[in-house]
Amino acid sequence: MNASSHQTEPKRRGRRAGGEDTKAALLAAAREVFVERGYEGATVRSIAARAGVDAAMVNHWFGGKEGLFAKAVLQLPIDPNALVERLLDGPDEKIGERIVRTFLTVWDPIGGGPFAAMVRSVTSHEQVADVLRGFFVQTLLKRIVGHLDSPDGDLRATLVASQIIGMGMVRYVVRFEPLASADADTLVKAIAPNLQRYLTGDIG
Amino acid sequence: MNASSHQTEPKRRGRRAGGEDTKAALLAAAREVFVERGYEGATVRSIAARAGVDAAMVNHWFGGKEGLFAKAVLQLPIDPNALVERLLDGPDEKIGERIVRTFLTVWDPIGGGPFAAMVRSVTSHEQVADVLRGFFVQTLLKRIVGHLDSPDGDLRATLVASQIIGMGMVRYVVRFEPLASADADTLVKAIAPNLQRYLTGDIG
DNA sequence: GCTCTATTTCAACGCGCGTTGAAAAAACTG
DNA sequence: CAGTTTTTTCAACGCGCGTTGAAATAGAGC
Repeated sequence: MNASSHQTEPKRRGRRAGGEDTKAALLAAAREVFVERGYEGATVRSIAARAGVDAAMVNHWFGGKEGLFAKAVLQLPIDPNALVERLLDGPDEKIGERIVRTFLTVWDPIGGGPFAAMVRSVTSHEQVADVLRGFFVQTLLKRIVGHLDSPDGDLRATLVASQIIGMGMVRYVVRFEPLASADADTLVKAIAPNLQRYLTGDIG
Repeated sequence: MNASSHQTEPKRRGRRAGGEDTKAALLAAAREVFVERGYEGATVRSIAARAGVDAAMVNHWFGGKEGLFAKAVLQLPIDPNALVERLLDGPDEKIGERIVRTFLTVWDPIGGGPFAAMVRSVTSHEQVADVLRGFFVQTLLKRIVGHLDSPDGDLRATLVASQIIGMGMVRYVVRFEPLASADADTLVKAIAPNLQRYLTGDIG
C-alpha cells in the first residue's frame, strides 16, 4: 500500500463540496435514532455517525443535544390531522374498534423497540415528557373529544389513552403472553368494546 | 478546633465495631434506592452512601451492581400472597372494583416517582424486565386466573394487566388530566366495569 | 501478645457521555 | 488571485459511572 491509498483516508477537513447539507443530514439521522433508541439512548456521537459527520456539528448547528431534539421532533413524519381523520371517519359506534386497529397498524410493523424507547424517554427526561404530552393532549385527544362532545369528555379521553397505552406496554414493552402475540382481530374484539364504553357509555 | 475534633473525622478503616452488618445495610439501602430511582438511576455510590459505607463494598459483597440488584429484589417488602388474598376475597362480580382500588391504595401514597422508576428500569434493562415479568406473571396473574378458571384465562389476565398498567402510566408517569388527579371513587366507577368484563364477560 | 485473616476505606482506572476551542480546508468576496 | 468567512474535523476537557487493587484496621485463633 503506497501513501496515496484510498483505503482509510483520514477525513478531509473544511467545508464539504457540493450542496451537501450537514444540518439536514443531522436532522434526518436524529429523527431515526431518537425513535429507535429514545432520548437517552440516542448519543450525539451515534447520530453524527449516521449522518456521516463529526459530533461537534451538533453543537455548532443546534447548540447541543437538546436543541437538536427540539428541532427534530417538529419534523417527525407523522401527520396528526390524517390520523384524527382516520379515527373519526365512520360510525361513532365503531370508534373503539378503529382506535385499536389504527394503533396496532401503526406500531406492529415498527416493533417494540421504538415504543419502549419512547416510554423510557418520557419517564426519564421531563422535557421529552412535556413535548409528547403536548402532542397527545392538544393534537389527538382534544380533537377526538371535541368531535364527540359528550359530558366528561376529557376524562373519557384519558381513560381511552390509559387502555391504549397499557395495551402498548403489555404488548411491546413487558411482553405478557398471550396478549403480546395475539392477532389484531382478537385484540379488537376484546378491547374495542371497553373503549366504546369509555367514549359513549355510562362511566359515572 | 483542636486535632481531636469529632467533626469530620476521616472515616476509620478496617473492620467495623460491634455487630454492624454491612451486607444487610447495603441490601436495605438498595431496596430503597432501586424503588425510588429505578435500576439505572440508582448509582452504586448513592446506595453505598445511604448505607453509610464505601461503594467498593458492593463489589466485595455482591460482585457488582447486578448482583446487588438480584439479591435486593428477592427481599422486597411486598407480600404477593397477601395481595392475591385481598384481591380474591369477596364476590367475583366485584373483583374489578377491588383490583382498581387496591392498585390505587398501594401506589397513590408512594407517588409517581417509584412507578416511573420501575417503568424506566423495565424499558432499559432486560434483566430487570425479566425479573419483574416473572413476578407479575407467576405470582399474581397466574393465581388470579387459576381462581376464576374461565376459558382464555391467560388472555383475560393480560388484558386486565394492560388496563391497570395503562392507568398507572397515565396517572403517574405522563399525568394526563383529569385522570391524573381524579379521586379513587371516580376511577373505580369508570374502570372497574371494564376489568369485570375482561375477567368474567364475553371477550370473543 | 503475636499472627493471621476478614473487613473496610481510599485512590485510581477505564469507559462513554456531552461539550469545547483551535486548526484546517473549502467557499465566498472584491 | 488574495483575503475573509464559513464549515468541518480533530483533540481534548470535565463529569459521572461501575469497577479494581492496594493499604489500613479490626477482630479471631493460638
